[in-house]
Amino acid sequence: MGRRGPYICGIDAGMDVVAGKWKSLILWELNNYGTRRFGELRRGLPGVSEKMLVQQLREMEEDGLVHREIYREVPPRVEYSLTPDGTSLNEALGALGTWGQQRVERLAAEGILVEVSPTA
Amino acid sequence: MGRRGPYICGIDAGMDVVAGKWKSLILWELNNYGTRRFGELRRGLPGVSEKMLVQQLREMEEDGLVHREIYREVPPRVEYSLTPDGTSLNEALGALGTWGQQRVERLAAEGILVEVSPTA
DNA sequence: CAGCATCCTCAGGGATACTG
DNA sequence: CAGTATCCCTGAGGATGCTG
Repeated sequence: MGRRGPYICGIDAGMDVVAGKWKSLILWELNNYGTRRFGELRRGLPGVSEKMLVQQLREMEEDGLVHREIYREVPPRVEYSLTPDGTSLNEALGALGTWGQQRVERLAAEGILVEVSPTA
Repeated sequence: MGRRGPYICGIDAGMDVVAGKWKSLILWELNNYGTRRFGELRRGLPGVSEKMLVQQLREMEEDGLVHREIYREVPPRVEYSLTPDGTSLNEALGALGTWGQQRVERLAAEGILVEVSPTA
């Protein structure tokens, strides 16, 4: 979970909550689909391990970014979605996404960037 | 340095470059002061070790975010400043900073947040 | 299906001492 | 002053196997 302070500034506090290899991606994924099941999320995030996905989701839940809805069925179904806080955080990351996108395009044009995994 | 891809989305690419405990703070500091010497930066970032500060600055230089100007004097003087890319990245983080600031204020109001180090 | 438990690796990061 | 150079350690993150 976030360390809950002390923070040096707002960016510090914001970064604290998005840190973690998959959190910004989970935010993005949940925002795109509205609601996703655990397995869908897993397939949408190439390279996550189960453990990491559970862990990051739990932390984001503690931080009030993600809502977890459990359906007591067989087989079990659990659906994840963004809370209002999660949604606003995702919006706050929009500008960073645009910046990153432009950077990727520029680096690709210069042949510096590896767009696709070399082994793929 | 950033891993230079492959990236899943723009946010992924952006986060890649700001990751690292001190980078967003260095961005913020350099943006506020325009230009800072190594020692000033060190004092402005409570808790950084020399090693980490050098390391993060070098990576940011490689990533084209920071400019390093060396003055061959005795004693040595080195001044750091943001490149246009660094400046635009900092701007892109503005919304995240605002989000974080509001979060801090809300958590503080609820008594959840530790604003000041307990030992201080 | 959606986890939990365990074990293990490795790199991010800290502490300390030395130098041009 | 602005760094190198080392050594060390924690913990984030990965791999694998089991369960309600």
